[in-house]
Amino acid sequence: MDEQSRMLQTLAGVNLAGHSVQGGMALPPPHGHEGADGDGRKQDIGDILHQIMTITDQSLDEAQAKKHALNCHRMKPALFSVLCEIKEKTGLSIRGAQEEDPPDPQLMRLDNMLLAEGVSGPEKDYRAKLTQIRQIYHTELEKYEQACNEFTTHVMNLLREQSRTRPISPKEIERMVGIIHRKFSSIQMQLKQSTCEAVMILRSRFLDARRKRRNFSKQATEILNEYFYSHLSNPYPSEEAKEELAKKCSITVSQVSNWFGNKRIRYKKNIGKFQEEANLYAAKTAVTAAHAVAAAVQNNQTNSPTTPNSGSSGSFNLPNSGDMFMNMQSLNGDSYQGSQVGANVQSQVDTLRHVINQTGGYNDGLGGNSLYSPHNLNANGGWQDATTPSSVTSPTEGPGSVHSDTSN
DNA sequence: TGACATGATTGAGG
DNA sequence: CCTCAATCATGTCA
Repeated sequence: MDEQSRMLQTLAGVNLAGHSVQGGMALPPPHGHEGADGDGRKQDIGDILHQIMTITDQSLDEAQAKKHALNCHRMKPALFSVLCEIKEKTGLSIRGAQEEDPPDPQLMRLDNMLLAEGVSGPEKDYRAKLTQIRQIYHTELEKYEQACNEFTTHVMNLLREQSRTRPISPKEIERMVGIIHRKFSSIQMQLKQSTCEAVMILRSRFLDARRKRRNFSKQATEILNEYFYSHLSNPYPSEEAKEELAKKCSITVSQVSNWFGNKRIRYKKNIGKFQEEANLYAAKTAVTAAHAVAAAVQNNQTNSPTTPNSGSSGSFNLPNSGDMFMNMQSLNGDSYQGSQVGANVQSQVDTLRHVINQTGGYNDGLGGNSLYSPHNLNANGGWQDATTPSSVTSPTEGPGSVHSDTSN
C-alpha cells in the first residue's frame, strides 16, 4: 500500500470512527466506510439501515413483520442506543451544544502521521507535501459531508417510520437534524485543526531546514574558487560542469548554482576585495599552466599521445573539468585527448599571462593595487558574453571554438 | 558580542 | 528555467 492511501485510510478510520465515539454519540458509519478491519458489524448496521429505509415503501403488515425481524436482530441494541442518545440530546438546550472537546489522542496520532510523511526531507518538496495534505483534507471533507447527509437521511427515515406509532413533531425532527449536523461539523472542525497543525509543522520544519546552513568544506570552496577564477571572464559553468563540480565538492548542483550566483554578484560588487583571492588562485593555476604548456609543446612536437598534466596534487584539475573539457571532448571522438591538451594550454596560458603581468607590476588600469583585473566585465558591471550563460553555449559551441575564458 | 562571511531564498526580468 | 540583486539567517572570528 502506498503512503498516501495508507494515510487516507488512517485518516478515515481515525476521524470517522474515533472522533465519533469521543463525543459520546456512536454514529453508525454510512455505506462505503467499512474500513480495513472488515468486521461484519458495520455491514450489519448498513443492512439494518437499508432495511429501515425501504420499510416506508412497504405495506404496514409487511413493515410490521420487518420490524419484528429487526427487533430480534442482534444489532438492534446498538442501533437503539444511537436513537436513545439522539433523543437524549433533544432534551438539552440547543444553545451551547458545542461542548469543549478534551485533547484527543487520535488527533495527535493524525498529526504524528502527517509529520512522519514530511520528515524525510522537508526542504526538498515542501510544495509536494502541501499538495498532499490539501488532497487528503479535501477528500476527508467530502467524506464527512457525504456521511453527514447519509446519516441525516437515515435518521429522518427512522423518525418518519416512528411517527406512525407515536407523535413526532416536525420541530423534533428539525432539532435532531441540527444535532447531527453540529456533531459532524465539530468533527469537520477537528479535521481542519489537524490540517492546520500539519501545515504549520510542515512549514516550520521547512524553515528550520533553511536555517540550518552549513559552510562548505574548505576543499569544496577551493575547488569552486579555482573554477571561478580560471573562468573569470565567463564564470558560468555549464550544466555538465556544475554536475562535475557538485560531485567533486560533495554538494548538490543547485548548491553549485547558488555558489556561483553569490560569487558572481559579490565579486562584481567588490572586485577589490577579491583581488587577493584572485591572485592566489591565478598563481595556483599558473603552476598547472606551466606544466601544461611544457607538456603540450612536447606533445605537439612528438605528436605522441601524452597524458595531460594532472596539475597540482590534490587540487581541482581545471583542464580536466568544466565546460572546456566538455567542449573539447566532443570534438572528434577518439582524438579528444589531444584537443583537450590544446584547450588546456589556451586556458592555462591565459592564467599564466595574468600572473606574469601581475607579478611584473603592470598596471592594467584598475588602479595602483590592481593586479588581477576582470577584463571581461563590461561597463555595466556585467560579464561580457555572460548574457548567454555557458549552460547554453558551452556544450553547443562549435568544434574548435575556444571558450571565452581564453580571450584574455 | 558585534562585524563580517556565506549559503539559501525570493522576486523580477529575459 | 536561469540569472541577478536584495535579503535573510546562520556560521565564524576577533
